[in-house]
Amino acid sequence: MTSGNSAHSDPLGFEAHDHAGCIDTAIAAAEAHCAEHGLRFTPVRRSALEFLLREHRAIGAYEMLDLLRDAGYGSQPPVAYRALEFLVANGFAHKIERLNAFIACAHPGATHSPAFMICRDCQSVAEAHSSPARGILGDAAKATGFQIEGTMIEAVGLCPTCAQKAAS
Amino acid sequence: MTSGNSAHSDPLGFEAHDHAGCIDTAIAAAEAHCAEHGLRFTPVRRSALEFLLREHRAIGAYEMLDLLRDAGYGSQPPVAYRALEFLVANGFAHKIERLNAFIACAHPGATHSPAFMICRDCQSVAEAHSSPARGILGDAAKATGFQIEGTMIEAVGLCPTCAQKAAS
DNA sequence: CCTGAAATGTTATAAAATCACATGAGGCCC
DNA sequence: GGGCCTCATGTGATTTTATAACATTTCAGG
Repeated sequence: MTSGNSAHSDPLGFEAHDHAGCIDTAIAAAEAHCAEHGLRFTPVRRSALEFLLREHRAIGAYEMLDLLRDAGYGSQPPVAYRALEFLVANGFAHKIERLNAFIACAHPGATHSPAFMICRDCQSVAEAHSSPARGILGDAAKATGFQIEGTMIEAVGLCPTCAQKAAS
Repeated sequence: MTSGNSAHSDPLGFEAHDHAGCIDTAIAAAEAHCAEHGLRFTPVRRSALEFLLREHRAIGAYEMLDLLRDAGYGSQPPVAYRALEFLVANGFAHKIERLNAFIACAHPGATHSPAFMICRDCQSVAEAHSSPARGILGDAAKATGFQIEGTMIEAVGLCPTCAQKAAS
């Protein structure tokens, strides 16, 4: 399902972007963050983040496992899940619940209440900034006494490319 | 995981509510909606919705399968998944991606861009109305040309009850 | 060095979801 | 009512996603 969709030539975030520089930048940012917070940015973790950045799309845990295994790391599921868990926990990546997949954070450093737009046709994912997000539920939360720790927002629909395809 | 959490005595939506009436009302509303739209509100589907309403909490597909089997329906996963798929497709229930579980819609009839608050401790779920939800991503969507068809919002945190427990 | 905490590797298994195919029930036109 | 088509159901098998449990290694700090 999330899976084998490799007939997917146009990864995108729906907009142009500097793909060459962004990987190095993101890795450097992650490295700095880890150094600063006493976290261990180990080889598997770094590799996992590199793969996410390079693919620039949502990757399933088992797809990541394949990549990591081919790169010489362990070959069992926990290898991938642990690396991804670390990346997510520290804001370097996000889990797209809808796809059971993971994607590199597009706004490293920014405070997170990430929002995603997911194409139901080609599965591409774009990340949008969204602080007002909290506001929406904030009122409801305040009213009921619920303490929000994190909010996930996922919109499903058609990306520009697929919308055009569908129209024709 | 989502699983066997039956040590869960306080289902709630974080607030008082008329549990006796709401089930019948919701079932009747679903029935009416189906009649109006030429949908078949078959026994399994009705039973599934009744179980969701009665439990008044998020139920995993396999837990639902147990309930349906005990009620005399088929015993294989598709039985539960198909009934739940129907309920979700028609707005009678929602899927909580974070929990891989399903919950009856708390605002039947209302146009949906549902938002949920999920307690990380007791897994209880409350549904909040939220139309402005669309607005947040609406801007980003317009900017990139993404056509939003549906948005889901899930906040994780502590419900009032668990927050109090944690404080002590 | 030694030591304790965190990270890794691996085996095994659990949980969630879908595929494929046969059968059955309803709506509908004539 | 009979025929026909569509949708719904039942079931077996399998795939995909995720954790549990435990031995081993790595590494920072005393």
